[in-house]
Amino acid sequence: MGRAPCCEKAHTNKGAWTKEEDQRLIDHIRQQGEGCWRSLPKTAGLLRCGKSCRLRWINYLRPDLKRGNFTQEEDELIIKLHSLLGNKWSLIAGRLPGRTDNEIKNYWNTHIKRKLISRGLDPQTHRPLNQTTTAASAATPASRLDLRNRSSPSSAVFDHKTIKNNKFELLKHPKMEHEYYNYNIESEANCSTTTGSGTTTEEDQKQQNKYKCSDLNLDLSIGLEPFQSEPTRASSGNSAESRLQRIIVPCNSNNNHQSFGRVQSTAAVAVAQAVCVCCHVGFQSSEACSNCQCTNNNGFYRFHRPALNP
DNA sequence: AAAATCAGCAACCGCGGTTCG
DNA sequence: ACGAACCGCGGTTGCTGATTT
Repeated sequence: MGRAPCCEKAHTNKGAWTKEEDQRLIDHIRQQGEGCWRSLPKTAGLLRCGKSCRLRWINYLRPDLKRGNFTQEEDELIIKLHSLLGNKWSLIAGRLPGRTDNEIKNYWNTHIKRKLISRGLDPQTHRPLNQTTTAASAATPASRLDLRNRSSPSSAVFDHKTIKNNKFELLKHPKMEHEYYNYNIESEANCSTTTGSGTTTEEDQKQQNKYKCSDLNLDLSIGLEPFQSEPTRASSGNSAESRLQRIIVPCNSNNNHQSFGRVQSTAAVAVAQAVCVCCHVGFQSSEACSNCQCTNNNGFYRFHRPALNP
């Protein structure tokens, strides 16, 4: 009963891929297309399991991957999407054409986490660290807050190389036992990261508000009118994903319908009514948003649907 | 110059939901 | 209807090159 196994585990290679294996995989997918990872290794003549082939293709060999450094705008987009979606890397990747979930996850763990900590923000909650050390971090295992135990405690918070290259200033927080670096983001648009001195609850609240990006409506339940009147498939749930799909679709209209995997169909349905993600989070002037046809109406960007199949 | 440490990232592992026989 | 395998995802590990001591 049941299916036959996809491959003989005993005769599959593991570890790093060789150039020959890569080429075989590329050639096979060029000829046959993606799909049916179960049978792919056999037909492509690879001694790998289908799962490994899929991973290699998606994360490394796909021709539409960018494979360059992340731009400042991508950084901020990832941060903002993470604040909305949490560790839903595939969803975040779906909104960053050319980037994979694995790549974004790695980048988050190695760069952005540290950047947020340097700004005095908790990477998981996106709230000021001094507000989350009691509640949030108590619920979050230390290993998830960072950092691999091979890292020294100092590097977990302060990367001196980064500090030198960027604009940090050494500060002493009245509530923190140790000094910390404040990341000066004068050169960065949109987000205020004043770190602070609040001591009372009310002041903490005010302080917290300073961390919120002024142009980002984090409360996605505050819908734009069209969504209330014309529910789509994507709007049926109340998950972060469905809420996001209700409002945000990727920009770069030329390849929208090809690049966004699972959410493609719902995004396509919603696209007529949605605001492009770049405009929604404040990058409407960015290069990534060059094809955008959104218009600004009293601060709300409205998406104009391009032809999906020109 | 050598050893130790760190940073980055590709690849693996395990889980949950889905599909297939 | 059932159970095994597939698929996709998030978390983790281990290798390698760079940097520091």
